[in-house]
Amino acid sequence: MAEKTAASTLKKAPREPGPTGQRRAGARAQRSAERRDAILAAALDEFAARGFAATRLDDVARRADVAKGTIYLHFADKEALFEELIRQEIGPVIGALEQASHADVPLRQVTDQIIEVFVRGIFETRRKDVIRLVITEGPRFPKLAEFYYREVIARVLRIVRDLLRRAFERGELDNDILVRFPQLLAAPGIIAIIWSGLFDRFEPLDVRAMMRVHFDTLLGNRSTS
Amino acid sequence: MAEKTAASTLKKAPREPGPTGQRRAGARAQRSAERRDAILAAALDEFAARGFAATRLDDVARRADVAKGTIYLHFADKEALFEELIRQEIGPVIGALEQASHADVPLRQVTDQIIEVFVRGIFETRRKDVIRLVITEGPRFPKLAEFYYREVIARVLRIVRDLLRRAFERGELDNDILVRFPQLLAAPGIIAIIWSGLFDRFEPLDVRAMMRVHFDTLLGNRSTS
Amino acid sequence: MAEKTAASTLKKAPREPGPTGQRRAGARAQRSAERRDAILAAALDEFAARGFAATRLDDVARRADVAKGTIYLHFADKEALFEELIRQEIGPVIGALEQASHADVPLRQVTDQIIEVFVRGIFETRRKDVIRLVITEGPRFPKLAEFYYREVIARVLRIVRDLLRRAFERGELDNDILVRFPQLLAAPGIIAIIWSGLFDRFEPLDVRAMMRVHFDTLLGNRSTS
Amino acid sequence: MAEKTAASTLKKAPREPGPTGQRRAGARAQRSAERRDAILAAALDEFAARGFAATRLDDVARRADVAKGTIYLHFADKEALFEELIRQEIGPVIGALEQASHADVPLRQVTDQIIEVFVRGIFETRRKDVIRLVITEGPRFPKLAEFYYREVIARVLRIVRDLLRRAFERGELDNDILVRFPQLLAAPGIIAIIWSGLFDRFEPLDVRAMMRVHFDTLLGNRSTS
DNA sequence: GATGAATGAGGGTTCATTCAT
DNA sequence: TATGAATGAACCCTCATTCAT
Repeated sequence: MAEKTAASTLKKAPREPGPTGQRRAGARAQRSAERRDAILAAALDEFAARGFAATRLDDVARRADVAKGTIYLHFADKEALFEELIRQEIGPVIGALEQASHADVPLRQVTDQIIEVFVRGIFETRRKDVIRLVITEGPRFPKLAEFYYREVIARVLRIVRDLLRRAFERGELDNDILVRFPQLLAAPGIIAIIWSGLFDRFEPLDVRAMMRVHFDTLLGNRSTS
Repeated sequence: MAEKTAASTLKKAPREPGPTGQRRAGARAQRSAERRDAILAAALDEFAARGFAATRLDDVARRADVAKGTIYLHFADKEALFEELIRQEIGPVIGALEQASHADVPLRQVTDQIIEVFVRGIFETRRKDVIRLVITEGPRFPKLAEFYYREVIARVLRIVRDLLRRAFERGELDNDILVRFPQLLAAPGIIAIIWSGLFDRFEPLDVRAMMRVHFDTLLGNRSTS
Repeated sequence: MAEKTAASTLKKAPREPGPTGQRRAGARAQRSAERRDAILAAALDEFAARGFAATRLDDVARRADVAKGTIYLHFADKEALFEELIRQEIGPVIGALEQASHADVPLRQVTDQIIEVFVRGIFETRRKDVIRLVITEGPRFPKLAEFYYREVIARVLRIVRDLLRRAFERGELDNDILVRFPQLLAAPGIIAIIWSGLFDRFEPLDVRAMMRVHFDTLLGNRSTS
Repeated sequence: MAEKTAASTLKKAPREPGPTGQRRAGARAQRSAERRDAILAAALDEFAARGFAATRLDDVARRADVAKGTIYLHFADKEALFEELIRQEIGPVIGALEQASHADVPLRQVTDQIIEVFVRGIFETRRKDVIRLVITEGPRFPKLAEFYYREVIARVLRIVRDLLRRAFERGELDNDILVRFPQLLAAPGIIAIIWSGLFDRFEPLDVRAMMRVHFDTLLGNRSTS
C-alpha cells in the first residue's frame, strides 16, 4: 500500500469513476482522501510530540476524528504511517528548491533566499518537526533513512554542489570547501532545529542571524552586524 | 578516558581479590560496582541501538549478564538508568576540557586539539552514541535536556566564549562571530554525528577534514588541503 | 435479586437478537454489557477465593472467558474492578430494605422478615462473599470502607433506628438499647458470615436459629425453640 | 521449623549448654531469641497495617532492624512467620481465661471481668490486630483457621459453655440460649473489632458500653444506663 | 549465625492490530 | 468503507527466596 513514490502520494488518485455515478463515487473518494489527510496531520502532531514509539494510534485516531480501525484502511501499520508522513511532507520542498536553483544569480542573493526559505518554509512550520523526526527516529528506521537520503539529501546535495561550482567558476567563491562539504551549508539550520527542541527554553537562538553570519563567513564576507 | 569497548566491559573479572586476598571486605562492593558498570555499558548499547522506548530491560540484563531484578538494585527505573548513563559518560569530558582551556596558546593550536579530542575522544568512542541519544531522546526528556544544558552545553559555551574572547583580544580573530554564536564551533561535530547515524552507509563523511576546513574558514585562514 | 450462580453468568448467550433481529444496533452494546457482567461475576469468585492481592486478573479473564485486555475496557484497574464489584452487588439490597421499612407492622414480624431476607438474600448467595470481602479487604481500602459506610452502613443504621424508635413508641420495646447500638441487631449476621468462612468445616452454625434467639432476647421474648 | 505448639514457641528453649562456655553460648542464644521476637513484633505491625499479601519482608526486616536473610533463619517462609505470629500472641490469653473460669462466682461478676479483660487485654492492645488478622486472612489460610479453631475457639467455647451451664443450674440464667450459641457472647467484641478497623473514623463505637448492654440483655437484666 | 546483593518468576498494564457488525 | 470492542503479546517492575561471604 505505502509503496508509492513521494510524488504520487501527495494526492491519492481516485480511480477515475465512469460517467455514471461519478458524482457520488467521487464524493466518497474525496471524503476518504480527506480522512487520510486528517490522519497524516494528526499523526505528525503526535509523532512530533512523543516520538514514534510513544505515540498511540488511539491518540492519532482521536485527533483525526476517525476510528482506530480507519487508520488501517489507509496505512499498513504504524510504521507505514510514519514513513508516509515523512514522504508526504518533504517531497514538495525539494521540488521547489530544484526549480529555484537553475537561475544564474549571485551567490549572495541565493543564500539570502535559502535563509528565507528555510526560516519561513521549514523552521516556522511543521516541516521543522518532520526534519526533527528524521533526525531523532531515522537511526531506528533504515528504510526511512534511505528514502530520505535518496529523495532529499542526495537531491539537495546535487543542487547545492551545482550552485557552488558555478559560483566558484564565476569567481564568487575563493575556495572549494563547500563543494567538498556542502553539509556545512546546512549545518546552522540543522543545529537550530536540534537546539530549538532541546534548549530553547534555557537560551533561545536567533536562527536567521546565525545562518546569516555563517554564510557570510563561508562566502568570505566579513560582517559583525 | 580509559576506553573500554562494549564487549570488554561485558566480561567481568570476578576472581581478582588482589595479591593476597587483601581487600576481602570490599570484594562484594567491588563486584557490585562492576555489575553496575556492566549494566550501564549494556544499557548504552541497547539504548543506542533501539532508542529509549524500544529498549527492553530484559535485553539490557542479558547483555550485562545479570538478572533483570539486579538492574533495580542500582537504578530506580528505566528512566533513571537512561539518565545516569548520560550523566556518567559526559561529565568527565567536560572537566578535562575545562582544564585544558586555561592555557593561553594560539587559537589554531587549540582548534587542532579540539578536533583531536572530539574525533578520538567522542566520535570514535561510545560517547558519540551518548550525544546522539541526547539529540534523539532529549526532546522527550525535559529533565535530561535540562541536565545536559546545565552540565554540558552551558559549561562548554562558557569555555568556548572565554577562549574566543581571549583570542579576539590577542588579535588572532578578526571578528566576534563565534563569540555570539559559539554553537557554530560545534556545528560540524554535531552534523557529523547525525550524519553518521543516518547516511554513512550511503556516503561516508570525513569528520576530521570537515572540522578542519570549517575551523579554517571560521578563523579566517584559507586552506584547500 | 435475580440470583445467578457463578456458573450461569459465565456462559454468555450471544445469539439472541430478539424475534426478528430487531435490536440489530444494540446487539454489540448488549454483548459488551454481558462481558462486563461476566467479568464482575468472575472477579467476585476469584476475589472471594483468594483475596484482593492474591487474585490474578489473568484468572479473572479466563474465568470470564474474555481476554485480559478486555477487563481494562470496562474497569480502570484491578482496584476499580474490585470496588465496582462491591458497589454493584450491595446497592440494590439496601434500596429494597428501605422500601420495606416504611410499613408500620409489628416488630416481631419485621425481624422475621429480616431474618429471611438476610438468610435467603445474603447468606445463601454470593452477597455473603461481598460482605466478607468488605470485612477482610476494607481495612486496606479506605475508599471502599467509606463508600460502604456511606452507602450501606449509614443507610441501614438509619432504617433500623427509625424502625426501633417507632416500635419503642408503640410500646413493643421495653428499652432503647438497640436504638443506641443498632450494630447489635446485625451482630449475629456478621458473626455467622465470619464463622462460615473460618470454622464451618469444624463446627457448622445454624444462622437462622441463632438470629432468631438473638432477636427474641433483644426484643424481650424468651424462647428456647 | 515452625511446627512447635503454641506453648512451646513462647520462648525458644536454648539447648542447655554444658557447664563450660555456658555464659557465652547462652548470650548468643539470647541474642538470637531477641532477634526472633523483634521480627515477630515487626511482622505484626506490618501484617496488621497491610495484610499478609501486601506486606514486604523487606519492611519487616527493616522494622526489626535485622537483615532480610535473618528472617529465614527463624522462619521457614513468609507464611510460617505469619502463622507463628498468630500462635505466639493468642495462646497465653486463653490460658489465663481457663485459669479464671473455674471459680464459682456470680455470672454478672464474670461478665464484668470478661468485659475488662477484653477491652484492656485485647481491644486496647496489639491482640486486637491479631484477631483482626485471623478474621481477614483466615479464609485464605486453612491451616491458620484450623489452628485457631483448635487452640482458641474450641477452648473458649468449652470454657464459656461450662460457665453458662453452671450459672443456668444455679438459676442465674433463665434460658439456655447462650449454651447453644455461645458465639453470641463474643459477638459484640468481634463486631467492635471489625467496626474499629472500618468505620471508626466515621462513627466511633463505645465497645465497653455496647458489651455491657449486650450482656445485660442476654442475662436478663434490663438496663438503660 | 548474620548479612544483603542477586535472582527470576510472576502479574498488572499497555497498545498495535484484528474483525464482526 | 468505517467502526470500535476485543484480543493477547509484550514489557516494566516487585518481591519472596537464596547463597556466597
